[in-house]
Amino acid sequence: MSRSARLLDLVQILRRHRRPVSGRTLADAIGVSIRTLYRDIATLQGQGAPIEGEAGLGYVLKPGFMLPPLMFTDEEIEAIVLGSRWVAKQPDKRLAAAAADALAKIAAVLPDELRDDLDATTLLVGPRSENAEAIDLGIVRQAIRDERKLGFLYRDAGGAASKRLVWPFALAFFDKVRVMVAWCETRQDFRHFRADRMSGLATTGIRYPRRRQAMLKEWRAGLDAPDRNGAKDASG
Amino acid sequence: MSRSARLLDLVQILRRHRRPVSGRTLADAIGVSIRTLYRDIATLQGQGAPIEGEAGLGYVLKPGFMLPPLMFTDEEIEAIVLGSRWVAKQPDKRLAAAAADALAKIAAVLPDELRDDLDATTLLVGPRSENAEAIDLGIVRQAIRDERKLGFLYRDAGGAASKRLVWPFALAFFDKVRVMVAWCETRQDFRHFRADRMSGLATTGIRYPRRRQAMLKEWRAGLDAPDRNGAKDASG
DNA sequence: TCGCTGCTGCCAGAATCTGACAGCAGGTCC
DNA sequence: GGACCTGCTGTCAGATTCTGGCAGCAGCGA
Repeated sequence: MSRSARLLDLVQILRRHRRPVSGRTLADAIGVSIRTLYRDIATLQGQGAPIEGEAGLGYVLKPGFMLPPLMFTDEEIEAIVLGSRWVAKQPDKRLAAAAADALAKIAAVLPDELRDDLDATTLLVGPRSENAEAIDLGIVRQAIRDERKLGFLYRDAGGAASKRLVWPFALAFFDKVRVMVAWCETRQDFRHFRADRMSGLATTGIRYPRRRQAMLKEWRAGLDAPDRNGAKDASG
Repeated sequence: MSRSARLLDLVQILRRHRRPVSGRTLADAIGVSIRTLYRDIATLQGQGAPIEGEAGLGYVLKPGFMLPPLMFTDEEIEAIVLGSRWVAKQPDKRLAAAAADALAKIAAVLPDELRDDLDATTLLVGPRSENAEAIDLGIVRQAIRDERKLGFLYRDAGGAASKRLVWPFALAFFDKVRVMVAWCETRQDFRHFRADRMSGLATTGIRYPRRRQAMLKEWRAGLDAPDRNGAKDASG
């Protein structure tokens, strides 16, 4: 196995563990000595991987994605830059910042000439006109990532308010509004919720009992089937 | 110099040349023997770099970006995926395809677990409702990249049509429309053109005499200055 | 205090990379 | 056709890098 492949493997193994893992364990897993493992960890850290080691405990990898060397065509990089610029203009500030960070991260590792090309990518995104929602969508995204139940107050199209406890699994971005898709515990059905009609968002910390991938798949199947209605806007 | 850094350098040098470069030249440039150069080229090709070698001529790199190993946080990868999904829904088919390709390329090099996470990134983009423009925006983007003059027929808000020859340097994406920003040769001023009002697009193949970066900068300065009007919609 | 762990320096052996040479194939130019 | 340039592959010895084992220091918790 080549060294670069081994490094990717190492990240992968670290990623599987939430608790700290000892260097000894990691070294056994990838089949090298403990000494080489320390060198590999140092190399990965040098490449920007957020690996933290603590004496007496072990190593933890902050959640993240490791990409190997990659080649993009001009149009592909244009697409990525344009897309990230669009995200960078979203009202969801944390996500917008992440998009900007990602672009900066890519630019940082590029040679000067390529960086200039990136800056000069002349695809622009117009300003957004609609009002931002009152809630922090970052909380919704976090709840989706962690598969946690979410409580909030919802005001439907008619103006009637209701308290909700849901299992969120997707967030859809439309031109004007953002919509959370979730399984509603009270109604026992899929519902979608416009972000600008939600308030009093509260993460419960309680893990919901299904996988978000499975729920997404089921919801999509419901959308395709002609005899079903899929998710309804949460008025009922 | 480490081998990986050398490979990045090699791509960079190849990128500077539009004409084929001989292996001998490249080998001298990065300070290795011709034999090692062949090995490096093979390695790069193995990593997906579109380098083409022809006997009697030399090497050419198709336009593209090489990224070294890179680490992204969860939110950063969410932002990139969401952005690319948005681009993938643009009416500009070539750009949309490029966005899809870029995502596929990223997914292809990831270990299974990470790929699943990527697929399951539950940020969705809603469908686009507005009508697509009649022209192929890919031609506009190509003209911008190559800094070539562009001819077309423009129908302004009042319905009056006029023939135009412009120096395009930017393309702006709004919710409903896409707008090309260019220097208009006839009016001798910056103008912007709604893509849905353009027709009969024709690349001239003639390079315009300024750099697109410089024009973009000047145009932006015009937008900021309160006493100037920046680009006007091309009615005059 | 002890045990566990991260981390670094050192050094010899293993693995890889590199350069030189030879040879073949495909193109251009005369 | 012939001379020449170039890409590409095989082989092999020497240079370089990587690796594993050992020793030692430091931080943390019991």
